[in-house]
Amino acid sequence: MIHLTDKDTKMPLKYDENSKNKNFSEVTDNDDLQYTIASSVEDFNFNKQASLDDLFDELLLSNSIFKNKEFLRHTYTPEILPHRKNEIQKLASILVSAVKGEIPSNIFVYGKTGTGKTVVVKYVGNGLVKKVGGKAFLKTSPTIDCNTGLPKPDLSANLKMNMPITFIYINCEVVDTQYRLLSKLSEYFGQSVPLTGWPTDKIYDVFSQSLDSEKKLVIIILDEVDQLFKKGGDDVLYNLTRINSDLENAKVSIIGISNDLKFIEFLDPRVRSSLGEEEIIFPPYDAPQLMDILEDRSKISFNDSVINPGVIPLCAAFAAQEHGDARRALDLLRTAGEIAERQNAKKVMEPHVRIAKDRIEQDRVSEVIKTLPTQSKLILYSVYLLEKYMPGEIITGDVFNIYKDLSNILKLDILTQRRVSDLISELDMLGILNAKVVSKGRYGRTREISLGVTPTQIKSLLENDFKIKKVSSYVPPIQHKLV
DNA sequence: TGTCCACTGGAAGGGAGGGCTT
DNA sequence: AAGCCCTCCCTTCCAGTGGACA
Repeated sequence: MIHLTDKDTKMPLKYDENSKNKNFSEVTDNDDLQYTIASSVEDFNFNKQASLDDLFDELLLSNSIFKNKEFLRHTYTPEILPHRKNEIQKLASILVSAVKGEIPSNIFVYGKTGTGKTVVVKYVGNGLVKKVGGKAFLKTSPTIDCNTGLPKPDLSANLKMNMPITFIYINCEVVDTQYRLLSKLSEYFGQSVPLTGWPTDKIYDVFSQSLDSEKKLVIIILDEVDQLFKKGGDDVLYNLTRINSDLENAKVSIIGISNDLKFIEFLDPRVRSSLGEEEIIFPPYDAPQLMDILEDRSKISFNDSVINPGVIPLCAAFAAQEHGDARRALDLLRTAGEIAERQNAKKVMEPHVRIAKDRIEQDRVSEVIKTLPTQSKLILYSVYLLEKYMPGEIITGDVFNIYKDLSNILKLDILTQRRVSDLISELDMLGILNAKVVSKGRYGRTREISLGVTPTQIKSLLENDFKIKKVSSYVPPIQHKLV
């Protein structure tokens, strides 16, 4: 019998090599614990592997928690979307005009992250294409039969009508300029357009000609459409919403999806009235609704009776705190399952969910910090140094002074204070810094800045960067503090 | 009540880099 | 090769901000 403590849950576990099921189990008062050989399940598992081959065998044969993890990913479109009946009906009632051969109104879809906007639009889009015939460039996973685990056959070819529909899904977080959008759209109609180099009006001509080559209805879904506006203004939206007047055969309808309701207020009034001909608002899910969603998905993703009763309510409660984000709830449940599986646990328990919550947040933060450009890292490191050596209020001017020193030491170009101010705003938006604009009367208007993550995390992540490492012994001089 | 401070944030534009056309 | 275009990152300029202080 071997005794150890799980590193994450701090639970005492035992391992009996002579038992049939070579699994870890909780310690009881009757257990006679003779040895303590490892500090964690991972350490133990690693130490006792005779070879990599054995390791894979062990992992494959281990008692699996999951039936099919893929059903817990947000890219999966389920057959039934719980608590979105009204939104589906409203969207379908607008798009039904396409079945009659008419052009559907442009639609603006608004809702917070993880409220099911994208999945509902893709779901209705797929349904419409199946009904009318046409193509769907929606990048969804194929509908999978829950019993067989195989993709369901696509019956759309059987229902062709006069005006075929092409559904195109574009994520404007990636395709965020007029040029990129038009070049991406042209690609869908078989035109190859260089990544850069052409004048925009030329791409527009190529796109509209390829689009108009045959009679069809094209429904373009612009997800995160606010990103397109932020970068390229409303020119591209204006052109797209007016394109029908340039077309003879094809017709275009736009569905704009955004989680920023205010963005539409900044649009040109003509674009606003055109894009928002119809509006659908997706309310956030509450905790019971999230529980229903998780229950449905867990039935097809996990093996029977592997989820402790408190796990799903806890995932739902955590996600409900974050404006009812179903994506977050699914991520939590999947990660909790993965942690349980890695620990060779027989069940997913509440502590696994809590660990999953911390791990997801830590992973997000470390990924963001690691990929920051050097200048932003230096600004972040300046805030860290100020918090460490000069506790008290930190304002933009303080950060700029330390940043200049660090840049000088590293022989890097020094950005202007204006630019540094923008980078501080970006770090604030990422949640790495907290920056609040405050007025200090005759002492001016500035930002009060603090770290948004723990100093330990900042230190360990930034001091791993070979450039930042060179200034890790720097101590800010007292005169760099303005207040 | 007017002045002042230390910025913020919008706008315009420079210039480097990458790519296309002629 | 020259000219043109787009994108990105950055600078420069400047009006605006709002609370403390004289």
